[in-house]
Amino acid sequence: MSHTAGVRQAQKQQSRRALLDAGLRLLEHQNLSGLGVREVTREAGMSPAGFYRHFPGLAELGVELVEESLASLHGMIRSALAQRGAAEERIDRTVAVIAAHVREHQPHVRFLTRERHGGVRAVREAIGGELRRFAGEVAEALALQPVSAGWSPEEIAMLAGLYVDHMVSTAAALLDAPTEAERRRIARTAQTQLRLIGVGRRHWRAEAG
Amino acid sequence: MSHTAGVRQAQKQQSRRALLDAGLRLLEHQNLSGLGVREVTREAGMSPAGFYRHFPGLAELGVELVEESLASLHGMIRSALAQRGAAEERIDRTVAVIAAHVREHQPHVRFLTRERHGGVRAVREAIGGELRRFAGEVAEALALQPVSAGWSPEEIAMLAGLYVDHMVSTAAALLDAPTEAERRRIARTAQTQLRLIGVGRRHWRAEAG
DNA sequence: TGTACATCAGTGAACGCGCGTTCACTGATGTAC
DNA sequence: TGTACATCAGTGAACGCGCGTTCACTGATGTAC
Repeated sequence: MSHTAGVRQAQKQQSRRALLDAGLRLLEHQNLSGLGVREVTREAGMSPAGFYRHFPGLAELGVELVEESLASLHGMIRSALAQRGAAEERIDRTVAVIAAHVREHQPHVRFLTRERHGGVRAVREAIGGELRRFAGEVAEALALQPVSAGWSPEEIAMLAGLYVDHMVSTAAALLDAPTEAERRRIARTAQTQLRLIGVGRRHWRAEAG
Repeated sequence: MSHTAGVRQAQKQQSRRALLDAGLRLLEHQNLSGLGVREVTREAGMSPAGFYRHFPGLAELGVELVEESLASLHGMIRSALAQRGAAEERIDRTVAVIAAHVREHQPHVRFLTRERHGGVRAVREAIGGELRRFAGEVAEALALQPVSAGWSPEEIAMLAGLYVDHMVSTAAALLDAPTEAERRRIARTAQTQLRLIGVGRRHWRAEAG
């Protein structure tokens, strides 16, 4: 009964984690399609054959990394959307949340931007599909805001898409930035861009269809 | 004297072209970092050793493809900026120009989006640097427009960045789109997004700093 | 124009190497009694 | 609690393979006279 019996299972889980972490580390400087089984096991301190006790192949390890990366991203988006307060503050805090996420989950975020348009179809589609789902969530949140009164679902969706694309671009730019000063500059620019979009939002109904 | 003497040279040029085209074709479905010399020469119908008569290695072939891709992109951006007329028309024609470019230079555009954040540093930096130069050109063009009166250089730059990022996102989305109907939907969305940004632009000076 | 020599793009064979994957194994962990 | 057997995560050796790169070569193109 004593289901503390999980010693073996816990050790296996630990090795699996080591493989995932090794992969993530290697993927900071190369593409998934260029990764090798021997390379990953070497980095994880395991014999090559051991890999197959955990994954059928590298594609599956990649897909698992996508799921991890998107789960943490999802949390970030939800916390950004949950904000209350004036538009200005929400913008500043949203950009801060993005910057913090990029800082704290750098390997995951790098993996996502690198494989977003990369050569492994399963991974590419997983990322693209999930980003579309995120846009859907953003749209739902936007629809609830007073400033969206009178907007059609299509208009809400195009705005959500603009926000998600902007977030992706900003995250990628932050990753590429060589210095802290540069990252601050990017964050400030992103805030201003969001403000401009906000101005457009507030005058949209008065000007468009 | 007869400098028609370029038969040999012309043949060499043709082989070089064949290698570049083979590479571009293979890169539609994989990353540069996963490409092989033998793979490219096989696709180009040449013996493996022949490759080295043209390039020291695959990275150099990659860099050459970046230059080609960016040259054609540059032409597109200039023609988009050169437009005159009402804002609405300019937006529609800009999106049409982007869509046409993606259609006609699909392999080049795919290569750029795939390697924009890919694992080969030289290529990544070449693309990033050139996109920044493009943003500079866009900024220059924006500064000349009446609606930019009173904007600081930083504000112009952030708007140019927003436009370039939006163009990149739109091009990538068009590439991923499976059907013509989907591409039309993406183009329409992009137009609406540009309109929203345009509304923000026109009210910016009245609301911001 | 014709001839004799030089150049050099492309070839085919060869090399050593690291790869992915399989296999029978071992020894720690789990289980039944 | 102790014992005897079962499980299975991880190992190390082995395999065949395609890779990148080199080399001496060949034959078409170029050049000098």
